[in-house]
Amino acid sequence: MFIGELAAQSGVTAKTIRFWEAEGLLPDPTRTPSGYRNYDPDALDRLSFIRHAQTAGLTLAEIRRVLGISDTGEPVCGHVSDLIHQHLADIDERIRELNETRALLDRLAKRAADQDPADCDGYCAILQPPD
Amino acid sequence: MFIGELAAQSGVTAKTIRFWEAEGLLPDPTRTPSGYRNYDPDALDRLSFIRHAQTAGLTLAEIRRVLGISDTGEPVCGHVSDLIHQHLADIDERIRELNETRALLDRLAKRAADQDPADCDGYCAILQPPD
DNA sequence: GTAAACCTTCCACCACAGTGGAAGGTCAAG
DNA sequence: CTTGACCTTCCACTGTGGTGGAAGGTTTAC
Repeated sequence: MFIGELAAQSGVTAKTIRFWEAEGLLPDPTRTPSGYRNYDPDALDRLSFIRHAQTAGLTLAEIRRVLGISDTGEPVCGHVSDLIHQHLADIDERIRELNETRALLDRLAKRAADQDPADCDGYCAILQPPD
Repeated sequence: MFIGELAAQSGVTAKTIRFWEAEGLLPDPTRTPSGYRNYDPDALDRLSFIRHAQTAGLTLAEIRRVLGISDTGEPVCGHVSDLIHQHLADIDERIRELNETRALLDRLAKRAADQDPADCDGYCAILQPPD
């Protein structure tokens, strides 16, 4: 099948398929004599895998590594498991940071509620550093 | 004072000061006859305000708007307060999304723990969509 | 008088994951 | 035989907040 049909069946745009190929996530497909990319249905599985891996928070670089290993025939479960645990740690860290920022904003919001705009001269006092 | 001293006293690099100026967050400073930027100490307050606003999660575009209003002499507390509440809502949304992703990763990690690598042929089953 | 440290502008580049569009080739239907 | 849908490559651009470096001018200290 050509790239347009693959795009339609997979839900990934043709642009993105070419982009992933250029990024090394997809093998060079066979071509028709006129140069059209010609995929076999297995390509759908690979696109699906990439989308799921993205949903799990893996970057394209990580997915490229995993696929590179997978393509040698080596099992990648251990590697994937490591990446998942790494991403869990990253997410926990980001959640922690966001909660900190949230607490700061909450203090600022409370201060804003108490603020008389008449006192707001120079640079707005709401945003001055919390004591 | 010249840009290097302002950078040293504020903790904002000279590069960044020039960048903020180009982005319209800082007024064009006076210049020495040879073209050097010459700041007066008030500039420190403005840099400090920008840093605090960034910490509160405001983008440079938002800070530019706030400063633009502030520079007309109009009080900006109401505006700043609106932005803070908007950012609180954004952060809550991002935390919610991260928690969702975290739950997904957690399911994947549990599945990975149960997975026999011997069964890991084709595209790794860990990342297949949750049922 | 010269070397070091400072300043200037300008252009390019980083991550990240694509998207938009131009210029041109190919294929099937009518 | 032409029209329209599809395909190709290539280059630029998106947003965000800067950073790196080149080429050259200025100031200060010795």
